[in-house]
Amino acid sequence: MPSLTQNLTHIGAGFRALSDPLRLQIIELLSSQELCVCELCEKLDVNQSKLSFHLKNLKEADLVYSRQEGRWMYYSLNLSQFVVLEQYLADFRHLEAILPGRNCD
Amino acid sequence: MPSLTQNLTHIGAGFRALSDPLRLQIIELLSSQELCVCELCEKLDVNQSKLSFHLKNLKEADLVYSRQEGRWMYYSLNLSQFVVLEQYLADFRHLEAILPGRNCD
DNA sequence: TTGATACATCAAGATTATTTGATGTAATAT
DNA sequence: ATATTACATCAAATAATCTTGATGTATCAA
Repeated sequence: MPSLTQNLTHIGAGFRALSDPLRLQIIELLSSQELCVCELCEKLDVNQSKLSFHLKNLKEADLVYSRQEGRWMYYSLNLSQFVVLEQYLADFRHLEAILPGRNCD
Repeated sequence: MPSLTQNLTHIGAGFRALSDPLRLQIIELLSSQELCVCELCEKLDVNQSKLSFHLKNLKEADLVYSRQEGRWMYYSLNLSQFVVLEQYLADFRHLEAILPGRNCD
């Protein structure tokens, strides 16, 4: 796979992870502090299996870190991956005014 | 629906639109100029119906504009919506260092 | 007015993502 | 050792998304 396409795939996976409302809620909560799964369960009123599914999803998109402490798993944001996605979008801002399309015949 | 949730829904819809590899390719092409559907078809080697589906998707997420000229539909980026999404991500960058989680019992 | 072109939309099927409830595993407490 | 807690994983069911080919609509050209 060419590396530009590979990049787009990784970028796309990041955006996909951010496309689910529950995952966005998880991220909003993690933006104030690291939390363990059971705390997220309570705060979001969602069952544990469902939460594990979505946390795995976020983790695979590199948007969160996890660390184990005893029997608790603590999740926190991986801000550097947020910067990667932000940068992708920011590059569009620097575009020249979109040129008018040439005639199509 | 509370407006914070409404916002998250709209943000999420934007990220979802950006999560598909073909749609990202469309966006990359539109970042150099406005294009009509048939030009996108050629450049991406994708059938027209499929392209219409994805363009509609991008349009519903406010990521592109479209304008008709004769029998051609020209699509171009709506950069202001890119800024909205960029800003959402940028806000995370300004977070204080994530606090260590309190013990969970 | 007939035909061709550019595009949208639709219905059916294929693929992927999500939810649920059950089970597995490791750490801790008793 | 046994039981409990915190979490991951699995399989089955459901739901959402995507693809394909066919059909519809508007515009333009002959």
